Parts: sequence; C-alpha cells; structure tokens
Amino acid sequence: MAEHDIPRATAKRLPIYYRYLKLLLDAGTTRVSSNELSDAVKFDAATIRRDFSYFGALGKRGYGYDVKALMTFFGEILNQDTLASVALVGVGNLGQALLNFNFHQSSNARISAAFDINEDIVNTIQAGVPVYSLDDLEKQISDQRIDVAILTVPAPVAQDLANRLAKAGVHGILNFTPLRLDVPSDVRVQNVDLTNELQTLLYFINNFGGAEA
Amino acid sequence: MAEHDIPRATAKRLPIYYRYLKLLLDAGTTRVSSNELSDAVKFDAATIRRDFSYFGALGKRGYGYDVKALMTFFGEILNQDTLASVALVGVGNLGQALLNFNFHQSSNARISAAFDINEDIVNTIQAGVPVYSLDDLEKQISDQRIDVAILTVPAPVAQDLANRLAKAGVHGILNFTPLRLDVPSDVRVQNVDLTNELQTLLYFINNFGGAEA
DNA sequence: GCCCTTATGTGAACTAAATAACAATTGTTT
DNA sequence: AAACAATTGTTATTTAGTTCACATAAGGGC
Repeated sequence: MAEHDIPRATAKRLPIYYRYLKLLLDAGTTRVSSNELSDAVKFDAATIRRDFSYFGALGKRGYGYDVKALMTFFGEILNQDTLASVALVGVGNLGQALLNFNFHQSSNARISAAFDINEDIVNTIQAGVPVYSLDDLEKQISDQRIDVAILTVPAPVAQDLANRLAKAGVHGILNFTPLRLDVPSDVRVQNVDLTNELQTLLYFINNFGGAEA
Repeated sequence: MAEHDIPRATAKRLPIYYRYLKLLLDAGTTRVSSNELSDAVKFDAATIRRDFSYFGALGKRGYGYDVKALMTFFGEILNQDTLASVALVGVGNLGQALLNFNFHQSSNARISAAFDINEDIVNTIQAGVPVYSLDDLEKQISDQRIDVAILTVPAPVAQDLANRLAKAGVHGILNFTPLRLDVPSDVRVQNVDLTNELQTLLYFINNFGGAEA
C-alpha cells in the first residue's frame, strides 16, 4: 500500500480534485494545467502539483494534465467503482435533509438504511430509504455490511450510539453531533460541527477582515 | 487588537472550548484542568494550554482553570453578547433543515431571513423565519444589517449569488455548495462540503485504519 | 507554616504543510 | 529541425501547528 505516505491534507483535497475533473470532462475539456485547476479549486498551483506528484508523474511538462486519464486515476484511488453503503442514524430535521441530499449522485456512497426511535416513521420509506427501529441497528449493519454511519442524533444519546455502531462493526462515523466522540482506534470519526463552523466564521469576521478561513 | 496573532487553528477551537465550558458550568463544575478538557474535546492537553496562553495566564498552577471565569472570558472573545443576524439563501432540503437547526440555542447567531425562488414558500414563515423572494435579497440584507449568509443553493447559481451577497455587504458566507467561491478579499468563506467529508472518510477507511481524520 | 502534590505556562524540539523557485521536458510554431 | 513557450516535478525554504518536558507557582494537608 504505497498510499500510506500521502499527507492527510492531500487526501482531503482528492475528492475536490475528482469532482472538478468530472466537471471538466463533462464540459468536453481534454487538458488542464495546475494553474487552471488552481483558479477553480482555490488551492495554490504548487500545492496541486505536489499533491499529484505523490501518486507519480501524472502530467506532461509544458502541456499539463490529461483530464480523462487523471480522472480515471483518481477515480480508482477514491474507489469510485465500489458503492459504499451508509447508515443514517437519527432521522430528524438534519437527517431528513441528508436523506434527500443524494450523496450517490456525486459520490460512491449511498444511504441504504436509516434508523430512528420515532414510531411514526419506523418501518416507512423516506426518500427511498427504509427506516428501521434503533433496536435493529446491529442486525441491519451486519446484514447489509454497512461500514459507515452518519450520526445525526441528539447529543445526549450520541456517545451511546457511537459505542453501538463501533461494536456493530462500523469503521467510520460522520458525526454531526457537537460531541467529540470516544471510539476504538479502528473507527474513524469525521466531525461536521455546524455551530462551530458558523461561530468560527463569526469570530474571523469580527476580528479580522476577509479571506478563506 | 491583540488577537491578531492568534493562530487560525486556535481560533477554530475556541467555540468548542466555549461550548464545553458551558456544559461544565451547567453541571455545576467550578474548576477544570487541561487534562480533563483534553479528555472531553480530544485535543492534546498541551495544545489546550497553549491555546489558552495566547490570551494570557488564565489558569492557576497546581489548580487548573476556573470554569466560570474562563467561560466569561471566551464568551467575550466570541462576542456572545451580540446576536448576529444571518441570512439563509436557498430553502431546499438542507436549507429547511438548517432553519430548524436553531443555531440560536447554542450560539450567538440567528437566522433572521431566508430567500428562495420557489413561489410556494416565498412570503411564508418557515420555522419562524420569513422567506423572501430572491429579488429582495439586497434590500433585506441592507435593511436588516445582515453580514453573514448561509448558502444552500444549487451549484449553477452559487457563484452568482455569492457575487450579489458580497455586493450587498455580506462579510461572511457559510458555503454548503460544492463550488469554491470567488469572493472579494473582504468576504470570508467557510466551506462545508458534505460530499467531500463523506468521501474523505471513505478514503481513509479504505486506505488506512481508524483514528481522527 | 512547611511539605507535597498538582497542573500551569512556555522554551525547545519536532512534525506537517504550504510556497517559492527553477531545471527539466514536452508540445508547438516557424 | 531549431527555437520558443509552456508547464511539470521537485529541491529548498518558509510557515504553521503540535507535542515534549520541565521549571515555576499554587493549593491542600498535616
């Protein structure tokens, strides 16, 4: 596994590159330079070239990168050929919105099961996704070989559910809860803290000028 | 403005500290150490101490930090006394969810106006927030002295709306669009890219083990 | 009031990431 | 086929952030 020495920061940018390359390809563009990419995704051109170089020499000097080849390459790295099944835990406002969000359209993931305690929606289909009782969490996760969960539950029950998810064999949690979860070391947590994003933005605005945060 | 030399990374953690301190205070805790905080928020204790030290000597050696004093202090830094008015641009699935999200409860921000083109909801109240036509964007932003916008519109119109928002005097945009926006240098953009978060999580899971991303 | 324990605040070391700068190489034009 | 223009890949540099490690100071017990 040669990808082991790819910097975290680079890994986080890969999906962004991939998405933009797809756009270019759809628009019929065949070649692109690091400078053009830089304009679009707002990372320094040198950063982009370095990111790419971790995977070998993907471009041609004096020419740039071949859009299709590059996209195919990143597609493989991002496992675009295999569809990941994702569980949505907590079908409240945000959960509902994420069900409708349709990750599938723009990524290799699909929400294939949702869980809640609300009897009104348990055993219904929401936005094409079956909603199960939380009691069935472990069974469904295992049956459907789900290894990523999106956690959109109230804070007080978040840690408990994280424990159950981890025990059930989930390897990643996209955590919309304000809580910083405790998980075993083989589970990866990605925090999406909306209040924090907004607060941080406000802080920067109040204390400094503009520019990217 | 002494805060000018506070690292970006520190600034991003401030709201997290603040929230956790509030929790502690509500629970009646009067003192806390960097180690206890570390357990809760999952940043290294040394990082926490250094973060705090940018604002002076807030703790007592051998004792720790006074929860109430610390919270008050951070509250001021985060401008918790002034309520920021926020506009929500785009009342789709995600927009609706954010309207119900109630930032107000846990932060100093409140969505005070929403905008959409959908005639069915224009001039209605959604989750307590008036929905205006996009035609009124400039006027309302100016009248209500809104300086932050949450952008939850389809990608194709995102840049155009960002332009209008910037021109209307907004200083910050919380961008839920996959597009990397072009804005004047006095406007700050905070990107929340849900697809990217999920994709990144998947990449890490597929290529390495667990731990924080 | 003295000793011991605890936990801060910070200088120094380390690690990660971004940027600059340019030689090397390719395509294109004449 | 030679000269030119463009753009990569990478070495070196700079910047940012994290962590270590410990002297310093405060509180609490005896």
